[in-house]
Amino acid sequence: MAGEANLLALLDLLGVPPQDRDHAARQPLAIKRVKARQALFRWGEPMRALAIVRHGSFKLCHLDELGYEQVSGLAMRGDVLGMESLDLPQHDSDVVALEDASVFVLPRDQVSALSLRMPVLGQALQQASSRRLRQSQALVDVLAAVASEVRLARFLLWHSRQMAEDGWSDRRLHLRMGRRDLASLLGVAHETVSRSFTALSMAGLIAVNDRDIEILDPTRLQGYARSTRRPQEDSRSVTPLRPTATARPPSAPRSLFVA
Amino acid sequence: MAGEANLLALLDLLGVPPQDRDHAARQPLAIKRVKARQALFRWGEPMRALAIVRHGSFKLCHLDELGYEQVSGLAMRGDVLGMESLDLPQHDSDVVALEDASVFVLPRDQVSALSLRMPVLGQALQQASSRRLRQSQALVDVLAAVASEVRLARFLLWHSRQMAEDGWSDRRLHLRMGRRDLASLLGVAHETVSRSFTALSMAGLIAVNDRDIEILDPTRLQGYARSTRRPQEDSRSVTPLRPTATARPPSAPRSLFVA
DNA sequence: CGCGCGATTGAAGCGACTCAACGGCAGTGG
DNA sequence: CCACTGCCGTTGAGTCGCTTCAATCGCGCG
Repeated sequence: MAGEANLLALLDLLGVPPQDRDHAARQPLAIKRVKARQALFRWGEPMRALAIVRHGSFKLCHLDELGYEQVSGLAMRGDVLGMESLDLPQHDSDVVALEDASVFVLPRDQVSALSLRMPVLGQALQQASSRRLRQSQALVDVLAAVASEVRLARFLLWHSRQMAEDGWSDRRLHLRMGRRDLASLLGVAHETVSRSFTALSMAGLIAVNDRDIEILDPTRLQGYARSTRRPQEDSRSVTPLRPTATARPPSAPRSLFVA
Repeated sequence: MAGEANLLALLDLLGVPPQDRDHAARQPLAIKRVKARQALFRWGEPMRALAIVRHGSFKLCHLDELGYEQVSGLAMRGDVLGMESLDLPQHDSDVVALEDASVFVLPRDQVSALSLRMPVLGQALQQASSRRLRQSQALVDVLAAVASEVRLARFLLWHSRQMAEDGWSDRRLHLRMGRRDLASLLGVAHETVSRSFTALSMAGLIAVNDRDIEILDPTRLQGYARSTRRPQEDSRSVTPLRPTATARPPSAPRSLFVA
């Protein structure tokens, strides 16, 4: 359930250069493991600590009182969790693991003391906070797109960039969430997500195999994502999509991992 | 164009209790004034300083390269601007004044030094950062609503709470933005915003007079905002809206400031 | 006054939601 | 081993809401 490490490992995760590290970094630090579908934080729970994702991924969501949950964000390796509740007595949102995961635990009452003793930590946290803020605003951009296919395209590109920042391929993506969660995040019906996947796939922009996505044509996908609304199927215009009847898809939805 | 004050005034704005203030708070501090529709920050511009809103309000937006702007947030008194770019060389978004406004200017290279000399400042900034993060996630919730009228209802309630936090009335709102900006923020066409206003108004939930909004029935408006989709016009259910033909609206859209 | 801009309203087309059925896959128990 | 049962993802059909294009009105400003 729990493990132990020291601040050094955390600073490493947050990308603090080795030379900036204090000797104080030997300070012990708790590690918490969370199994898939388990909650790390729950809404209303007393806010006791920050958590920094070590491996695995999480979804942030708000419970639409009694019933549906609204996914409002994702968190991956290096992301800070609980930051949005740092100045509150209780957690403001649910944080649920999408897969088996582990986090560093930073008790809130130690945050300011540690930051004072070790300025680089405070700066790293501030940096992480900035990243989350940008991520959240990027999500607003995704959601603001009117057409569902454009939303999906923007999401995929955003996710692709996220992966690229962590040194992964920006072409092959593995979604950690099901269609329902994704639909909640994108603000559409889950059937619509499905249809949008096949539409982008039919257009040859991506290849889809369940939760494995490959971006086949980044350039056109970007052009497509830019459009405020669904692009016209004007053949001379950029980004032809939505074939009138016949286009260039290979007769069936492109799939990964098939001959 | 510019003015001068000291850190004391800033700490005051950020809600730091007087007893916690350092004598160092006499540190001089620049004030910048921005006229309506002017940009405080621009995308790509070198990131030089944070700004804290003293009075007036701002919109955050991203330029949908060449052409449309996507409004992705609002900022009011006490909000920190530029936080999302704190760890970047350049600004990540545009920040435009919705009305004549002024801000405290906190050069980025002084942020860490000042925070170190005066821990309460650092904490206050962290707190402000948390607030922005919550605000941004709340906006995601607003945008995730499927029906446009529900989006508008959620936005109005959210805005109402924001105003209440600042000690203003939570019933009478003055929107600082036009229908177009609001439409961009809500992710719908501006005509739809207009129609949603009249719909909520016809239902007796709010009264509308251009940018002045009065919330007439907070309880029913909240119930309405909760619904994932447009509530059924089921008369025994909560939140009757969308009159089949005849309902209870006073024959014309309710307006403020009329006999 | 005329001009432009913002807000509202109307009409028409299409896109997303809903309801529904189907196939695949995992876990379970006979 | 194999039916049985859910759950997930996909696809189809129909309704309704949102977008689009358009006209109108009111208002501030040169």
